[in-house]
Amino acid sequence: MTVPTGFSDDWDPMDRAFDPAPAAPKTGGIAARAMAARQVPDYLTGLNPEQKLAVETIEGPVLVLAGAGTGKTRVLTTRIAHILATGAARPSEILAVTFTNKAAREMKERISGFIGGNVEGMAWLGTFHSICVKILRRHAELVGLKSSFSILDTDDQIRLIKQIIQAEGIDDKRWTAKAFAGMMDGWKNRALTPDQVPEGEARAFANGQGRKIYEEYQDRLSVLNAADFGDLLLHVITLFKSQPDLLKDYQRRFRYMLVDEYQDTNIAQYLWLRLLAQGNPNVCCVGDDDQSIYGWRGAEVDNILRFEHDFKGATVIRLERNYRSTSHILAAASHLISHNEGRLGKTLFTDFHEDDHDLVSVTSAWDSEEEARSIGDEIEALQSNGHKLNDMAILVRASFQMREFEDRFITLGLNYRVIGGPRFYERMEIRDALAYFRCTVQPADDLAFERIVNTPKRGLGEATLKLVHELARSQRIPLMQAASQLCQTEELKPKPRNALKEVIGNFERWRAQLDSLSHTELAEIILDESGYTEMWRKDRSAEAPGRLDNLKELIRSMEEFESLAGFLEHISLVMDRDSADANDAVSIMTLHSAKGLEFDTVFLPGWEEGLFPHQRSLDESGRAGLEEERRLAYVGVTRAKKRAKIWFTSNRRVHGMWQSSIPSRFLDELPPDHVEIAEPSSNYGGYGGGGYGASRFDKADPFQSGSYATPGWQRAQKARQAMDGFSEGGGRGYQSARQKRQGPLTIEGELVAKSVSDSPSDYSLGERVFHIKFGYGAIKSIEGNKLTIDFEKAGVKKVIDSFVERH
DNA sequence: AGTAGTCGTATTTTT
DNA sequence: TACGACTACT
Repeated sequence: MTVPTGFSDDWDPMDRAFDPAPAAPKTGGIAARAMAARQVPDYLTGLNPEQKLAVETIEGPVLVLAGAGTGKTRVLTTRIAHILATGAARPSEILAVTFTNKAAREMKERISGFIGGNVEGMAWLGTFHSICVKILRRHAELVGLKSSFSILDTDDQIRLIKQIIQAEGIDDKRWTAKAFAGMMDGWKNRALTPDQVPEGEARAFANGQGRKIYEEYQDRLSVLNAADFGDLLLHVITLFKSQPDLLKDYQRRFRYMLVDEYQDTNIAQYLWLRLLAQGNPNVCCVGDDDQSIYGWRGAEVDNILRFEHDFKGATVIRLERNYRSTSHILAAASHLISHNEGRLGKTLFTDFHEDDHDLVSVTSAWDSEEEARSIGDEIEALQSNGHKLNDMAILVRASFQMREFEDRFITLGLNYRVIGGPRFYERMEIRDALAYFRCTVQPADDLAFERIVNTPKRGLGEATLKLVHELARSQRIPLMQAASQLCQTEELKPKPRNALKEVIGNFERWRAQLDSLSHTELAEIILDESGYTEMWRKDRSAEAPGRLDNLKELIRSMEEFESLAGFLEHISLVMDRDSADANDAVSIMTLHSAKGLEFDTVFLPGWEEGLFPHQRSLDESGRAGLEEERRLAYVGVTRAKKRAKIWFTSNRRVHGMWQSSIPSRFLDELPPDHVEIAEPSSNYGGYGGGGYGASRFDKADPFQSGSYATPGWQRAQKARQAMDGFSEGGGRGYQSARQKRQGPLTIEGELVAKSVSDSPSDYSLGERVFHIKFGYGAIKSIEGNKLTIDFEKAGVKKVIDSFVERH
């Protein structure tokens, strides 16, 4: 194999080691077996005609529209097996992209079933982000990073933005870092670099400072040698666009490309794919426009709707045979989703018809407590009929709904598990520990450094950190380095200085041990010597023991990695904790996290206007929002294999206030023939607003009149008008905020300008200078940027030049 | 430096 | 209502 230009010889060492040579298949290999058989290879048996077509059409662009439960993953994995078996490509020449690590993992497992465990050869099977990191590590310099760059999580990101907003003298209450992060996320999802952000949008933040903040943020990232999640894709796109030769190499390399959940791709991901697909057209995208539920985080349903247009000569294959649900469930789901416009259109069908299949049920409850009680009752009833709790799930629209169920199930002693709660890596102690590791591996990781300098408490308060920050800023060096310089002088009081010295010394020592000790040993040493474990051991709070356990768990989970750096990379990309619970338990989760799963019985509570469809979705995105909510409903219903049970309440507590609620419009969009109105299990349901009327669910349904005469819509319009008025007059508020901070900022600006131009120190011996703390003095000696000064009042001190002014 | 009290806000979530 | 974040006080 020829090594493509631009790649060093470390380019995929896996190639030779793991790829079966296509020309001479090994005995027992799948290709060999397939060839020997000279008939339909066994991996193709059991596929329906459409699935088979989707597997075998490997040349040219293919769009597989795979409805819920139509064997999507099977097609995807079999297709890969087919490409390998026919010798069309080697494992390392296939690019297979998923959205979640879970999906990637599942795919790997299933493929290993086909190709006998050698999935390691599938070097390019992974999430968009992990594949981008892989590419980026190789060519980091070309986008201004070092290959050791670290990946920021949302928390770091927000902290960084906040610093920038504050440094700009912008009111960080009015313009929150979180809001900006969301905005910037939107830009990155659309692959917009700071200069490409549309003027109007850039102006929408902090009265025209949006672009500037974005620019500064990116500058800071490159100084920090870090990238956020959006950058991973964005940098690779920049790379591909600016390095045609490099792009060609990748185009040549990826002979077959597969994308899972195509309806969830954003514009950046689409562009990324397009660049690669320019080289060869063997792109296969699998998805379902009806299951697009991530529009709010940048997914473009348009990508899938436009596929045929974007990839000329595309074959479109529809998978409509459903292997999951009963005909009633499918009919209900299909009828519901048919109310959406702008679909590619699929009609699911099944051969699964039996007389005793349950209809989709709709039940009313007085309030959420009764809802939880009656669902609990049903679960217990099913359980006593021999149904497993594992086969049941409660899917809610918003996570606050979960609590009511948890409360009820605790009272009943019913086992449950909540899917998608706070994740392992998000816990404070894990993040702290990781920050220690990050600082060891990457001394320039300022955000990590900041996080733990004073954790556990070392008496390094605001004042000390401010000095470190000032120095780091003026010299454009990492905090760690600034701190180290500061320690060599007498800028700091002895106590903080010694504390700081110790921290830095620790990190230096640990760094030196990186190669000599195993990374797990070192990790333990770090947590011990830093006093971090000690801190939790002394902590008498209820959570402390659990936190120590988590830390142990963290160390244990490091074992399967080769190095600390490798582990950190994994952790920043792979954020899921897969705690496979062996116990029988009902799952409680949001509709969003239910996508891709299936259960015999699915409970769908909270089908009320305002909650589902969610008011905010309607307010913010109007029609498109409503359609996405409807798709969410579709996803919910299609998770059910045998029983789908919908609930709505007449009263619900919203922000602590009781509000009467109206049944969801989605209920009226279900086909009456497949739905039964079930009696609530307890006897005081149906009182008040819960009665059934003309629209089967509610007589006084204002939503039936005009589609957007809804209260929410009107509220949305008012809000928008208010916004418009505000942003026009908002300039004044901004001005005053800016003026207020002008003073200190200018001083800072002078300081920065001075120290940069003066570096290395151009003070001369004997010069008279002023220090803000020590007063006037004369320079006695100079080493680099460190000055020894004889102060008139404070005596002889060693200080850094940027802290003094000429006098 | 730690705590109490106040204020504001309040979907969906992966990487 | 309820929680988290930030302030101000001790």
